[in-house]
Amino acid sequence: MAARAPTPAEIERASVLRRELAGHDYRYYVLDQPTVSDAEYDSLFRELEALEREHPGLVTADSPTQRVGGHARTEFAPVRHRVPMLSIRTETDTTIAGAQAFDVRIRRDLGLLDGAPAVEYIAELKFDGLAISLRYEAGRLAVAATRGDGEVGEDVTRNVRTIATIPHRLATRTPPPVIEVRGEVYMARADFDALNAEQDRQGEKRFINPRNTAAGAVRQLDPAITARRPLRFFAYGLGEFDGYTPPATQAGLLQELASWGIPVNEDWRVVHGPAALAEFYAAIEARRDALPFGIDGVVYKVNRLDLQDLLGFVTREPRWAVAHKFPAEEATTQVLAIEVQVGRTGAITPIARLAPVFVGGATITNATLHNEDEIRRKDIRTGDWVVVRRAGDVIPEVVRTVPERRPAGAKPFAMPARCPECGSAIVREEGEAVARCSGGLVCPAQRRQALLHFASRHAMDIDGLGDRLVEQLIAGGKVATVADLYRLTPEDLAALERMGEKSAANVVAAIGASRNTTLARFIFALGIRHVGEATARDLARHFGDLAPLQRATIDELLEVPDVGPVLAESIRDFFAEAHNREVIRGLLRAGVRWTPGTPSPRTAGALAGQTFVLTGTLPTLARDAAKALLEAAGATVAGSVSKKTTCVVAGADAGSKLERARALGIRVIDENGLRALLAGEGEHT
DNA sequence: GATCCTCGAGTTCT
DNA sequence: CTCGAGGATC
Repeated sequence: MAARAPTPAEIERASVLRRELAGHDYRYYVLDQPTVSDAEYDSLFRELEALEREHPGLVTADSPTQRVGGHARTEFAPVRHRVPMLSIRTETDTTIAGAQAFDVRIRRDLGLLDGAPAVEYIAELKFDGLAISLRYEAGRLAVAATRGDGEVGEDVTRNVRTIATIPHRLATRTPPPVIEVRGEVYMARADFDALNAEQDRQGEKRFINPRNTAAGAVRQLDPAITARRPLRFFAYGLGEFDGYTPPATQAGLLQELASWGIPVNEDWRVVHGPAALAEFYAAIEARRDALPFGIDGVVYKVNRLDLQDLLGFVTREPRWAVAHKFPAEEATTQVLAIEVQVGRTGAITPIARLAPVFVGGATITNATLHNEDEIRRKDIRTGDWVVVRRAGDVIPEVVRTVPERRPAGAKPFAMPARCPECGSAIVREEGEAVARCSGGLVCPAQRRQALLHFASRHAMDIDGLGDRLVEQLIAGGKVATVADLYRLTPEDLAALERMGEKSAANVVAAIGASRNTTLARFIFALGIRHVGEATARDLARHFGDLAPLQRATIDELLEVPDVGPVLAESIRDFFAEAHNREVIRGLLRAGVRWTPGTPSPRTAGALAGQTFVLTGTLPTLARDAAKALLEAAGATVAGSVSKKTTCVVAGADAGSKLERARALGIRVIDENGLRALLAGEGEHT
């Protein structure tokens, strides 16, 4: 980017464009009543894209420009959720103490004193399926949508209509004009087993697990296939509604939904206090395997809806609910070998190759062992039988070994002395946990990773330059440094395996397009040790252009916020290296460029030296936009309130930060106050 | 000097 | 997601 910070007008414009486009999306996709022509829509979209390209800091996760790619892959129409489909925060403690922790937070947030009566909660099951929103208009099922990213999901109405237990009409004489019912589509165990038995009979492949099968069935392009999958549904909440007054409690809501003919699981209970929640958790866990469907835990909610509103949200998670999961499923398997991988920085990571084992809904064959100390701590050896699970139900993890089953003569793991890729010495610095290959860019593994990093999405964003291609380019001697990329011709690429003329041309075009970049991306792409995305942005903003950064002394680097002695030295050493300077020259000669900006050390600007904290939701300014505005004025935006905070900007649903600010006597303003402040300060400068 | 928080880096499977 | 390291804070 332009290290030039966006002007307040640009920030404002981006925010307006996002809201407008989101509105058009909704009218087009959900209401089917677009109010602008396609051409008008396109022009707004392109304007936002251009602004975001110039100032990547303006890009928000929910920007309409970010949807493409994430959602365009399928053939389902996007559906914008008027009320976002949020996820529930997961309690990390999988013992019954997790219930206690939730209660403590709720009582604190509600400001209840020690002697106050127990809070009324509802405890429900957490179904292992696929979240769906069912929109009923005048009592008829109008739209069914997946969660997607929470803001925009996919229109799967035709498929969902084939699910027998979901009513097409609500069983009430007086249905609300609009009501969205949210719940989970799942497949019962018995139905899943029967389906697989049928697959066997037909000589077809078996399905892996009920959850993925349900998710896959809902997203079939042909509803006839969905209809043949035995799907079911349980409701647990509401999205948008209009012309409807919900009951006073979640329990009342579940009863009302059930009375309308919507399936609601009956294993919920209204309880008081944390001990009863823990009791529910233990009781359900004991019955878990006997339930006719899969669950991965239970959910606790504050029962009264008015208290839910009072508690509000932290970022995108409701503060009045928590998912309390059961401990992850574990399985036992054998370590076939312990190998090592070489990362971009030369970090040597030991990996356990495992006999394939099915656990937590997937077959695990590899698991990272992190580093030497970790292996020693757990005493894992080749040939050992180990207990594995998927941490957070995703990343495979070796929990412990089964010592009784250790084969005779199993030897402890020894870190190899030489890098398996380049033969250079492997060294481990005093006090560091990781061992590193000392080969630097001599090491083909490090060169590959450096190239992949350079091309990655948040760096130069070169589409199509994946690991297969990079490997071939390096092995074939076509590319030694990142600067060589810009010399590649379509013919060079078309000569490689699995590379047609068309894709070769695409990759060359993508490389060419990456020439126009931003300073922050460029700095990040260089792959300086300890300099990630955030630090690269700080450096770009502080120095404005590459030249001053390249000649910066340690002392000058230390002036950059969040840069300490270690980073300063790493950055200076990088630019002192002749080879690195040569690569940078090569990149500049190849035409890589960006718009230089004005150096803006934090010491400049009207609000310089002041620390702001944002809390709650502002009426019209997105959080990132407010942050960008403040930073453009020279202020620091911090995440939490402390004595050093100058001022807190509070919006709707502000929480503990606001309380703390009041306790410390710190000035609190709202969005209007912020605008006045920025406008007022602007005149002085 | 201890502690909290953020950032960086590495990783799995579908 | 998770760990470790570095920076900032108390």
